[in-house]
Amino acid sequence: MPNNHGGTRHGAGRPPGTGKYKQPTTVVRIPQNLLPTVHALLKNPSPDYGSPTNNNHELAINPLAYPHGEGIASVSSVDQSSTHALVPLYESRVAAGFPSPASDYEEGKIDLNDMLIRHPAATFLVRVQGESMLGAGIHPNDILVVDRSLTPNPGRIVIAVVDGELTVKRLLKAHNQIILMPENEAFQPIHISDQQNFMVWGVVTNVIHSVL
Amino acid sequence: MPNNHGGTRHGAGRPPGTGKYKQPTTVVRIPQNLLPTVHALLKNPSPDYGSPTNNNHELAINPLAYPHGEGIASVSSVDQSSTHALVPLYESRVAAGFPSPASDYEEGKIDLNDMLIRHPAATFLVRVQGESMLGAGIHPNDILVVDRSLTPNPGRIVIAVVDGELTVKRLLKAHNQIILMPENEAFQPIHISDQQNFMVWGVVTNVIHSVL
DNA sequence: ACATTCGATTTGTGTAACGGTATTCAAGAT
DNA sequence: ATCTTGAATACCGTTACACAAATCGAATGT
Repeated sequence: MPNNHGGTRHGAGRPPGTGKYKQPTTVVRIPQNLLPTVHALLKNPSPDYGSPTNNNHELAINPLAYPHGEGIASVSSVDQSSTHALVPLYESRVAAGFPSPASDYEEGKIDLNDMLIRHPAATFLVRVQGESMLGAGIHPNDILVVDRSLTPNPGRIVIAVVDGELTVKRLLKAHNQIILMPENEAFQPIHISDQQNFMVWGVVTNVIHSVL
Repeated sequence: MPNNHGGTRHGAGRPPGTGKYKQPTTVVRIPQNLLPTVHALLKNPSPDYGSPTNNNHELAINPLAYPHGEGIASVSSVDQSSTHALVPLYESRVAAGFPSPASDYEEGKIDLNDMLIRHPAATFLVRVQGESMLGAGIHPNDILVVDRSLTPNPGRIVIAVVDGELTVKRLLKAHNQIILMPENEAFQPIHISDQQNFMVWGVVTNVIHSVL
């Protein structure tokens, strides 16, 4: 029912830049095959891969309530919730010539999550700091894919907890003694004594090294 | 000037699927900051479409119609269709204590696909064979994440096509000459001459090394 | 007989515009 | 002081438009 409310108000109206994207937008025509990609981009318009912004004293929450020791910068678990387009694998054939029709493309499409993660609930990502494992090709800032459901056999690279601290080393056993072996001569092997609290937290399965 | 030409012709008209993208398209509103990316995607067609014309320096329609050269075992593109559990990232902080309720886990969960793939339609996986890039930490059977939408700046590790063969090397330029540099003394640098067909197929962004 | 022209038709692309929603303002009402 | 509400402005997702591209074949030209 009309009343005496309303009337012109100077300055009323939606201020610019208060929309969903907080910036101007443009309409673009997108082919169907790129729609998933574009929608993924729209969901995360400024992709920030890896850890979220971390303030000085901000405590991120994590499955892992241990202080980090040698080699460990951070631990994360994996998110495989996003969905994207499939693209094919083309297996190696020298002088292969042109491949078969599109059906061949269906074969061998690889999901990095599927490739690298066997047990999602048990898999975590650990960011490397320090150079204790350079000899194993593990550099500072690399990401380690760690599977906690695997048996930590000797010879494996593991994330271990020693006296409450995390470390990444190769697990060795000699004369019934556990040794956490670095692969950099600048670091000392850690001989685990009976008085120490020790556990293997997980087994490293893959190393992801950025070359950009 | 009107004449007697014309008249209804059965079957006349543009056939469906003969447009620029050869598939249905949809209009999407894009924020300004994503426009360059989206336009790059539109310029870099996915394997399922693109220029059928194939001349000396242009990539064939499928991601890889080339025999594999030095260092390349296979090429695949990425499947991000699967969905999995989210798990959080924990940035390094000593004496963290036990984490908060599960809702806090939402923050910082990492999707490996999202971490490693900025442009899904432009990203492929290449399996390494040979040891030409050992010095860069790239071992046989490693998986390379290759982004074709990135500018192949000198210094980058790239997948290149040389005379119809793929190879992985570091891209260098000296005195206006392109050099594909291996990082293993057992291999020779490839100096690209004017007579050779050469293109950079993509830029390596990450190396995935299995340690199992 | 063969080649070219051109009106009619159908589909595709890039952009304009629409409809509904979100946000803001401040006079009026409580 | 706080809430209501009409007017105003911007934003988003989608539809519509204008023009381009591709096709057909009867009419026309050579």
